[in-house]
Amino acid sequence: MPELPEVTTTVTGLNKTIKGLTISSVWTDLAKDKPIKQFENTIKDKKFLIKLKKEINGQKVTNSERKAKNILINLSNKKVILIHLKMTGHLLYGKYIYNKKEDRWIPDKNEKNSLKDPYNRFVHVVFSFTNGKHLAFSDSRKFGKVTLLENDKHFEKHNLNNLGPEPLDKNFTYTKFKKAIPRFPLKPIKIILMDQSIISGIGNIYSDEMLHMAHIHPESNFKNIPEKYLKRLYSSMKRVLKSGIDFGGDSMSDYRNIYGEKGNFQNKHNVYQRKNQKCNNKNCKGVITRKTIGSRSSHFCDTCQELF
DNA sequence: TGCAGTGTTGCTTC
DNA sequence: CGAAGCAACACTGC
Repeated sequence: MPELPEVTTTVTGLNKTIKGLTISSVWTDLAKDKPIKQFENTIKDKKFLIKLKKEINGQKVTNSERKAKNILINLSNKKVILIHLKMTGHLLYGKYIYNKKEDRWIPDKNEKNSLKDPYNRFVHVVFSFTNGKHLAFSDSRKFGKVTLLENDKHFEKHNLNNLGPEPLDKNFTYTKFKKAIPRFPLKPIKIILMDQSIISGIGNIYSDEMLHMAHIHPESNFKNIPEKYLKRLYSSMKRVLKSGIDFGGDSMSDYRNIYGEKGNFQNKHNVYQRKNQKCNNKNCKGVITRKTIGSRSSHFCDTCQELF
């Protein structure tokens, strides 16, 4: 479930593992001669793959960072590998061995790392380093994006210039939070929270959880939400996201950190995927409802989350 | 067995 | 311009 806390966890892992390493090559089984338009100039494009190899082979990783749900791996030649995990992507660090016959990478049995990770069978991109280790990108649904940023145009193209403020940034005050929203006063608050151009990094799980903590119904209109509740939403947003990071991300579905390990936030859910279960809010006797809002599944307590 | 449901985003259509 | 809906893909679980 790569949302802000999961991507943060992965990036922290990258800075502990591949920082300072030199890239020796990159492999993929996704590159096509004629990719659909959306995937041109990404790793799903054979022409791009040739160029990518030229640009990154021999380069050193200086560091990695997160922007919204994007992973940016900065290289010594000032170019940047951009990775988006989308629904089911993982980055796994370890030692892999190439099986030429099957044209796929398999974890080295002698390494303790991600051997038990069931997602190893979905490895579609492998970066090799000169120290003999690898960074594997596994992605069962193949929605993920791997590409290269070379100039401002590329930042624009991959939507990195159109991102809202980072919710955990110390400069993101309550005043700024309030100001960021009113462009779309009639949209349900849940949809607003997940809009990357308004606030960065929030997705389906954490938006459900923060609205529950703030006692706000996900279909509430922003302009009708009283100040008191909006303030509560602001602090719930920070609390829930920080908690997600503290618990190492959410592995209710298939998120794994860079060592192939699960996070624990799925055990802290109060609403997400808790349909028909009892509400955990103090003094509330309600039951969790599931409803599709803006074509996303939404979970909330009808009893204690107020609709404004 | 079959089909509904799944974290994200970007493109097309209206 | 914005909103809505679906496509990209493949698996899990009921």
